Amino acid sequence: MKKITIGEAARKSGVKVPTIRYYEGIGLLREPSRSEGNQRSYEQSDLHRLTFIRHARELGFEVEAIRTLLSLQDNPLQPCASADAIAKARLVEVEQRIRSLLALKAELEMMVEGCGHGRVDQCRVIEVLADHAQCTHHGH
Amino acid sequence: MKKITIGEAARKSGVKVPTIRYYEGIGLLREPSRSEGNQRSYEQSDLHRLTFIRHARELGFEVEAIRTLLSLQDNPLQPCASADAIAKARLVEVEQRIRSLLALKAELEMMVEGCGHGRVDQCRVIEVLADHAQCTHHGH
DNA sequence: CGTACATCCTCTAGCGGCTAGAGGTGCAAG
DNA sequence: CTTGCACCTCTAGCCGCTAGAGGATGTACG
Repeated sequence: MKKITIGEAARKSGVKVPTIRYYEGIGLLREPSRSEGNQRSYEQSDLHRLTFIRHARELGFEVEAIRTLLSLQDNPLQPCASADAIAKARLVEVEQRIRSLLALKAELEMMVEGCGHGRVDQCRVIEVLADHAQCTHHGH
Repeated sequence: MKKITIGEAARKSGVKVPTIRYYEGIGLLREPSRSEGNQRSYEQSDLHRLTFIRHARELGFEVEAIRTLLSLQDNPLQPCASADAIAKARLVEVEQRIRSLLALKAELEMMVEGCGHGRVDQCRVIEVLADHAQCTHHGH
């Protein structure tokens, strides 16, 4: 087993060095062993874990959710209902966010298209912001 | 002109009381006059400004962008190219975010559908997180 | 007029998820 | 043996608020 420095771990996992230390601080990652000179020394399993975390973060899971997912991964004989529930909750969030962003997109497009590139007092961008009643979408 | 308390301003604008004070602190909102007992006293124009800010925040504009938009609104004879540029930039951001969220949605759906509701060691949710190569989408 | 109670005030600290920087130590190559 | 990068710890900062302490003010009712 060759020792893996934090820099190597960062390169291989795609998680930045200070972020790795941060994950250790909040207990997502175990405290690795240290070299004689007090430098962190990782193993292959830590790289897997880091990659897992990075992937989950990219999917927008919060750290608390990841904490649960990791503990599930550590206990593979448990039923996976929790993992399923977490993923489903995240899916609902994402779907809501997409709907909301699509509404925003429509509104921004109206603003941008309506802008006659003249003076501010005729600008639809400012106008729409100033007068909510002009919104096509009233969900917000 | 009747005096408007911060609580009323909050109710009418939909911006919470501490947030109004926060906006004053960062200079988005002027310092209002005060009552004899040192309580903030707003005018109608402050309500318009607060509504403008709230609306812009709901559209996801950052505070710095709102600062610019507000200063444009304060100078209605200026050309509105900046407002247009800010809105366009925000539109691009929103479009990118939507694309990225659609990819995430697809990935989450795969995970959730693949989950056989058995044990963690057969769970697709955990599996996909652990092994990035299983992703349908490789943009991240 | 007193008192109860909501609302207001200022101030500081905390949230999430990092990121930046200061000031110092370890280590490998030339 | 020195150069220079990577590492260490620690603290503070980012955004856009939000929460809470501890106290002052304003208003409605008896």
